[in-house]
Amino acid sequence: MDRTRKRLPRSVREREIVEAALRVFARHGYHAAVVDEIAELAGISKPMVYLYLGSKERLFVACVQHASRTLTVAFRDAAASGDEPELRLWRGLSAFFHFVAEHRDSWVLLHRQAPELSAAITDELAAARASVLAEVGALVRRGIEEGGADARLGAVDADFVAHTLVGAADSLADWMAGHPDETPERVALRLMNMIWLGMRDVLDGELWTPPPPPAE
Amino acid sequence: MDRTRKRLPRSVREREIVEAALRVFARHGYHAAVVDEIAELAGISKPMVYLYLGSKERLFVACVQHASRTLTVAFRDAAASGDEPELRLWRGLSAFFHFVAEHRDSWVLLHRQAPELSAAITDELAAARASVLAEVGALVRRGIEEGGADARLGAVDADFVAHTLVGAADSLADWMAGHPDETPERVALRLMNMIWLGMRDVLDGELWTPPPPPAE
Amino acid sequence: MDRTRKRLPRSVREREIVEAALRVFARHGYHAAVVDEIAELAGISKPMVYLYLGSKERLFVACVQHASRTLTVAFRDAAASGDEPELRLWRGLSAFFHFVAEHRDSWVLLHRQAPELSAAITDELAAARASVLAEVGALVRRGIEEGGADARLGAVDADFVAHTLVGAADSLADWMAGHPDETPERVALRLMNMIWLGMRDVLDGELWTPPPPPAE
Amino acid sequence: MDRTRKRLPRSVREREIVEAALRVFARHGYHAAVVDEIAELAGISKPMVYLYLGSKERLFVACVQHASRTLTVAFRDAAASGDEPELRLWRGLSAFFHFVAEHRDSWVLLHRQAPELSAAITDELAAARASVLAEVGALVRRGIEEGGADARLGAVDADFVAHTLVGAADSLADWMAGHPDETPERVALRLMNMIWLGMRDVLDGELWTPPPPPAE
DNA sequence: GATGAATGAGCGTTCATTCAT
DNA sequence: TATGAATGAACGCTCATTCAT
Repeated sequence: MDRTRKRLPRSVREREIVEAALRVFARHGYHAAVVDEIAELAGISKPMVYLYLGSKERLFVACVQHASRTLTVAFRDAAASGDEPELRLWRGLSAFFHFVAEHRDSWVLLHRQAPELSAAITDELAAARASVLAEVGALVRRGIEEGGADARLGAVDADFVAHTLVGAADSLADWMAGHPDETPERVALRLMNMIWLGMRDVLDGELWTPPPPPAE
Repeated sequence: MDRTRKRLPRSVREREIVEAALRVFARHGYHAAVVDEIAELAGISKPMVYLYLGSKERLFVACVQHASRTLTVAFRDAAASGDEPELRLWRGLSAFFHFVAEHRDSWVLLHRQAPELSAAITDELAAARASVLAEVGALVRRGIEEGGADARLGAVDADFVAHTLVGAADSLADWMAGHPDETPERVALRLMNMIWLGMRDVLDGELWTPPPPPAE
Repeated sequence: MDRTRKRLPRSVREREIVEAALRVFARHGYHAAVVDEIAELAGISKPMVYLYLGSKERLFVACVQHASRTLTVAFRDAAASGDEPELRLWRGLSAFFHFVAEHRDSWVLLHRQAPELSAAITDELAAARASVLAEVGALVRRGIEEGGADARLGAVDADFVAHTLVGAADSLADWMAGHPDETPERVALRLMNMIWLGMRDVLDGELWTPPPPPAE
Repeated sequence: MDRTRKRLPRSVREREIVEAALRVFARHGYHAAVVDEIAELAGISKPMVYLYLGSKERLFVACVQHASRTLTVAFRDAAASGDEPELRLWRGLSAFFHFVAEHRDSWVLLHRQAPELSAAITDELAAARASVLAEVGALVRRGIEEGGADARLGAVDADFVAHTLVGAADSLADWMAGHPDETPERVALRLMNMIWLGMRDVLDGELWTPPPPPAE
């Protein structure tokens, strides 16, 4: 560790600690993460961590908020420009894949924690995950509405599509790790093609249905 | 616990222990799970757990194998019967949603563990997850091939679709928890309609592409 | 430590732990006492202490209850026999001085703790101290009543005398430490002579009053 | 805290620190007291405490000396005027009860510390307590001598009476807390009546003795 | 003179694991 | 076969104390 950096102002130190913690929590999960390691990675002693963040739990919450904010902002910025919804959704998904590729730790922190953590942590994680789904869902909803398909909203409600997209994107983030030549844009494009076209078909009334079970 | 059951044959005891462990690991995650609780839930004393399974780690591996086998079998059985691929995929997805609804613990055990566990555990989890992806991928591949689209395999390779489907299904399993009126079949159907129809479109050459960036 | 004693039954171990803890708490006070030292003195490892008593605080409470019960019983037994009150009081005080001489730790534990401990501990200590005062007070009250002095009860109410006696006895327990030739009986006798005779005088109406301040 | 007061002369600052420390030590006891709290209560930063007093231990010693001096002076001043001994003793006791009522912290600091502190602290506390006993003892001794009872000094030596008085007074200070209508003077008067009259009786040869145990 | 920033060392507590029966 | 009893090794957290400014 670079122990020559000393006497940093409070706000800087705090950010450094949160960034170090993010890495450690993401790599090991909440329970297996050890505060000593976080301190060492941040280049300070353990009491500093407690002086600044108070407890392991509060430190974790700070990490979740940091990750959630960063991701939401990245997605929203990418999807904000005023084009038609499907272009914006594509931009958002591209931003998402960029994000998970470049800030893998943040995504892992948000989506790969063991269940049954403390209430404070569970609430914070749920809020962060809901925030992502809300962003995606809003974009999808606008796309559906612009498709003029209010009557069939039950068939492809935006929430369902948002879960599908986010889940698929999560899984594809792993897939990307094994395909280093793929760009986030290309992955987003392929995902768009499957989900978006499929959704359009459904909105247009083209439905696949299983054959009725043979009469017995 | 029913402490009157004693002197059970080895295989029965072992299965009971693994089932108890599965619940505890799924609820708390590997690190937060406590062997005492597993022993109590299994109705035996802690040394028995060690006598039968050797260590917490080996016990966890046994749980992963149990869950993986159960899920794979359920999926394969559902998708095995000799109909056309898309019907089999739908049956497989239905079986999957049935499985996650009824054996939530097993699915959680396989997909919600904190990262960076020991090598033995990581390997086992990776194998289990790969196994599910392989099942789905095989089905998708057959569907694509039957669609006679060998030439365009790069555009929608089965592996990509399998990741998309499994990730979406994972996320939708959560979505189902908030929509108790949905049946696994209906969810599987909606997912099929989006992914499958979209994929067919793509195979048929209908591609969505972003507009070229405006010339500057 | 005698590490050859092993596998003791639960109740025996528990008593040994409490006895060891009593010594350590009495010697160092609650905060400065270290659980490791208690464990070592009890001849076991630290986790045993927690397995049996749960926490440092609960361990302390157990010690207080043990000391309080022992002292109360010793005093009550000595003062129980059916003679006249002053004889019983003398016997009780003798028993008290015997107790503090022989179980110095217990007395110190009850009366020399730093203030502002946790509520649980404070309550337990208060109860233990009140218990001693109640024993003494009951004896004094009977003596006063037998003295037939109901009307003047305000002047020498039993509670006041009980506090006086217990406080004096506490202080004299220290004094005894510097006078090893004194027996508990002799100390009790001298204390009786001062307090009891003085009280009788007061009951008999013989009051000392300060002279009025000189007119200015 | 009034942070506008700055650059105080050394002696003033030091007294402020000691007074703050006295309160904190009295409320929590030596071990549970935290230097941060003392600094905050004194309205300065922690390094100042160390600059002025050197260490927690030296700070505590300073508090003990301060409390001891204050109490001794109060007692001596009250008991100094040239009347007969019993009047002076009564005045001294009154002053004592005034003191514990008004400077409760100081009395608690001197008499309610957990045992087995460091040698430096133990010595200082012992000295302070001895100082109080010496004051009381001197007064009692003069009273006894004036009673012309040198021959029977063994029966009621002043040291014994001093311990009795101080212990009783300590205990009665607690009793006063539950009787807010009592004045220090009245409590002192009642204590005088019991101890002093009893002592006079003893000096006059009136002794209570237990009946001989029945011949067996 | 005064302080914000920083840490070494220690304590309460827990848990996977094993021994003696 | 089965278990009550026991522990080594960590980990979260705190506090007296000291630099660097």
